[in-house]
Amino acid sequence: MKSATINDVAKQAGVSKKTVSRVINNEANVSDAMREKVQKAVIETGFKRNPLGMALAKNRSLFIALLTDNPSPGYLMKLQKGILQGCTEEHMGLFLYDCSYYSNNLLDEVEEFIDNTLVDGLILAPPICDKLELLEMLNRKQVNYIRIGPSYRTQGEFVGLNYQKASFEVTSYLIRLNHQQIGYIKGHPDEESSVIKEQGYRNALEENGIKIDESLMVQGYYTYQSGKDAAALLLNKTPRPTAIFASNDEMAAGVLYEAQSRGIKVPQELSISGIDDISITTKVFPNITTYRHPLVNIGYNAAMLLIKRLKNKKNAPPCGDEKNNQIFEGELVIRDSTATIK
Amino acid sequence: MKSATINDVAKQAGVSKKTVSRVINNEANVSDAMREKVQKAVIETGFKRNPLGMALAKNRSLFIALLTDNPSPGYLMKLQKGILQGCTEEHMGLFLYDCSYYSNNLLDEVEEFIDNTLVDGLILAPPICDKLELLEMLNRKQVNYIRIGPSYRTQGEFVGLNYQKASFEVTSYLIRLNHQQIGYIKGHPDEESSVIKEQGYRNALEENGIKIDESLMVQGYYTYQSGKDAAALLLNKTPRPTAIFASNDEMAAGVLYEAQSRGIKVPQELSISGIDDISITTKVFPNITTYRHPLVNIGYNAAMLLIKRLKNKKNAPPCGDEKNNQIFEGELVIRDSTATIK
DNA sequence: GATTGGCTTGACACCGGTGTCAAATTGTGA
DNA sequence: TCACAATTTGACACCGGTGTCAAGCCAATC
Repeated sequence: MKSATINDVAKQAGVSKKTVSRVINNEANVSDAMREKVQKAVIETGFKRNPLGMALAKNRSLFIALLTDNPSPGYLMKLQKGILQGCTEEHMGLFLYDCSYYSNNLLDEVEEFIDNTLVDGLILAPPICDKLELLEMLNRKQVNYIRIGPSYRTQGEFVGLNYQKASFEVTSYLIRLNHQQIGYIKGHPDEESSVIKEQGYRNALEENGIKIDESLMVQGYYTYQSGKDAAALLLNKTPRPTAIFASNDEMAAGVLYEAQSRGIKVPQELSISGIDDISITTKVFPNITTYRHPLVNIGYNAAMLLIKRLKNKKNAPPCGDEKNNQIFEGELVIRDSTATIK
Repeated sequence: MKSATINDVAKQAGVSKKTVSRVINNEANVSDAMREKVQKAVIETGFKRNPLGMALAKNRSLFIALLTDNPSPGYLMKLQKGILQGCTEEHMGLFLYDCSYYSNNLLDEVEEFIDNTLVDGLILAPPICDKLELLEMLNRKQVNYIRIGPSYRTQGEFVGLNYQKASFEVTSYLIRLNHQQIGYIKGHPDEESSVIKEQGYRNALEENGIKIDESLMVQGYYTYQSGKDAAALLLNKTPRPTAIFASNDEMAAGVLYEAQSRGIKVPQELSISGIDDISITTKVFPNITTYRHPLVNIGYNAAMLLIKRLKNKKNAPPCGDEKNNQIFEGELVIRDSTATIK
């Protein structure tokens, strides 16, 4: 029950293997008559190209993989969904690999993964996408990659959200609701996104003439628990901030929990907002105001960019042109966790 | 910068390719002296077997894939994590493929995916794992598979939780808290797990001498929204049930939201429990009582079972022995969404 | 000493494609 | 009509491994 090979097609059409190869690869310099004859034979035999044979001959597998470091599950699910969509559309398989930013031998692990699967393209999710040594290793191994999320400190292409605008808009919105004491929970210190988002928060305050109170800015790590802990610090302050802006939704959910466990009414006594618009924001009560992060779309575009590059350029340089960077816009999503004060 | 091939090793050791092949595959009938000599050469050259070459020669890629139909994100994340763990341990790549149970040409899509990746093993998550036509296609294509979640109606091995015990224990616990009117939200009618779980609920009521009230049993579909909708039906009843048992956590979260949006206090006025112990249960307020579903472990074991089978048996029969089924036990996890009544 | 058999090793074809280069065919201009 | 170039096609080696089978070697048996 094996499927037809290129030899079967060649026999059926009465031509050489190579000619069949030319036709199925849409190469130039094939006569129309020949092309037609071969295409007919392809259909008759039900031929499907064996990707392994091709990979071996061309020394390019065309397989790609998503490298994650287990950020917020909601974030990952959205991203993964978009990437899968792109891969399916392009008839490509997607490998998954979960690693740890802080693993001692991250590089060896990833290198082994690449050797085991022979992927020749990677999509790097944050925070792994900012790990310089990793990027260098990929360059050395000639493995193409695209990164998710804006990243200017290190080289390589990225596809991501305009974070500065995101946090600027959320902060501005809270200010429009008359909040003056807006607690802010920072992102992971190792991720470049944290710096960018913080800048947006600062800019919005400044632009509205609100003095920046550093004690209202608390370190978080993009996790639920860190959001909860940070909220505890902020809610212990007197006077208590009237709003808390967590720099991602995962932390915002933690803030909501902490507030509710203290009997603080949301949004009557405390407004809460996040960034990302992951699924949990519409599953908790009240639904959380946030900023839409088009992660599905971002994942899709990242996958497409990578795949197209692999398919077109024979030996595409591992690191792309910065002009290929794609920065997406989102928009404020107002829900029930924010309200005007007084 | 290409890595050494088997030819390089052979040259270095002064032996034939085939002998090197024998050593790296740990075949019998190789003299100790020869084995040592080759192993030395392997180390010296830094040789790593090219999986593509092997796959082509043996006509088995050893790649596996996880086929999902996008159930609850929390469920999927846990499962995926365990599977990835197993794959990494066994130095295998994991392909991901997301499909839709109700797609008109599901079979064609999956078949194309298999042809594009040449996976020779699949892990099927529910509900896709109960789709008979799919299983038949996989048998025909000689693709091995393991299913997640108990499934007795269709053939093939599975690894899963003892659902009947799970729902029996949850129901019994609610009864111990003095609840008599326990609303039940069923699982998706197309999934076998729904039947099994429902039986556990019924058994617990009967065993405790509580008459089964069919109007307390509402259809759900394992999604958040369906849980919310079902809760709305149940909470409109008079007298209102004092507890609602949703047959998965995703729906339980929906129930919690619906109750809170009506101002019903949980757990004082309504107890809520689910099954699965996915991450959302500890992110909402109050944390949801549930039954631990060892999905990480289940995923890990499923991956191991599949990989071992692929590695050992050359032409393992696509469908395994029922004796290979692995049924796991979980345990009740009591949190804050349940309380004793009156 | 010749025969038998087990164990170890290597030559060679093959898996399913692609790259190279030369041969065959067609087209062009003088 | 012929020389020459451009286009189309095929023969063959090769990518990196594995399977088959025969040959070489040695000890045990008759």
